[in-house]
Amino acid sequence: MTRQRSQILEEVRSNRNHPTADQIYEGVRRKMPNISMATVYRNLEILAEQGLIQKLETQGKSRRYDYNTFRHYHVRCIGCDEVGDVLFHPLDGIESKLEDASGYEILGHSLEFIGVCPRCRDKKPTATGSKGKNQSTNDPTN
Amino acid sequence: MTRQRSQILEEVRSNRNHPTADQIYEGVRRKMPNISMATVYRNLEILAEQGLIQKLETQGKSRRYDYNTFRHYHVRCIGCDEVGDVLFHPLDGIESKLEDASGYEILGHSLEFIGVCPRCRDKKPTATGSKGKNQSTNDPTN
DNA sequence: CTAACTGCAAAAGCTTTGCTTTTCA
DNA sequence: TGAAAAGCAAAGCTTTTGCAGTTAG
Repeated sequence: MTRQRSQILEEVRSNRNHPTADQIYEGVRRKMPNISMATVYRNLEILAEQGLIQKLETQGKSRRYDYNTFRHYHVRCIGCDEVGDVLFHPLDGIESKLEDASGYEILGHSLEFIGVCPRCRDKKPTATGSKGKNQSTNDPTN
Repeated sequence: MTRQRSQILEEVRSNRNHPTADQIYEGVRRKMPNISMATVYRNLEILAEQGLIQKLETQGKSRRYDYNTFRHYHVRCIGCDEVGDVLFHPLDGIESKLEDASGYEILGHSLEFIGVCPRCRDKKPTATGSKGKNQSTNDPTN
């Protein structure tokens, strides 16, 4: 456990917003200005393997990491791509309920909710009902 | 509707394997050797906007496209990343059943199953039960 | 002392964009 | 003829990798 690795772990644990590798990098860089992105990626991988953090496979462009290693679901904002937690008990056993149209052996599932975060809801009054491709407003600080 | 666009549409409709942009590109290239990747991407976007095909946001590295525009779920092979259909009636209304831990306005969900496709199952006898990170065998033709 | 790890830079994938030329209604 | 689209090349972003120097047990 090197200084870098424990700083990275600390950063993930203190950032409760499901940070991306880049956000973690920026956070750690405030304390270790010379750390490199490669070190961040490599350590996130190792920490996830060790079960100290959770690697999230969400649908945004960037992977995200979670201090919370319990199985739970997330909601992603279509406006700013931020990710939040939802309280919903895992759909255990759902795999056995489906008919297999393809011959696959089903091992598990991943469920992600889509929504609008509080900040983005305040920006765009009733985002619902538009027809354009309105998912590109990526900066909630506008 | 240019020649290119209709060839791309035709390719998606004839390839029932949820092809990636690259696979579509290769398919169309057999008939139009000069078509470019940019044209493929731009047209897939347009065709999806028009509702003629469906853009799938799966978790693999590449986006996929589906001739079937009805809402349905998919299963992705952890071995080769191929995507198949599963027969499972959509979880409509699931959004209202969850407690919101984050203040998000929930709009929808996306559900993806993880599994092993028939070809990969034949390659690795009982893939279940291993402890390593065994997801990297990406070529089912080995 | 040896194995693991860091930092840097470069590369790898996938997707998008700028620009000029071509096509089509 | 004018708007939309094609083709090419380059750039953008995220993530991974090779390598030489450094660190830690």
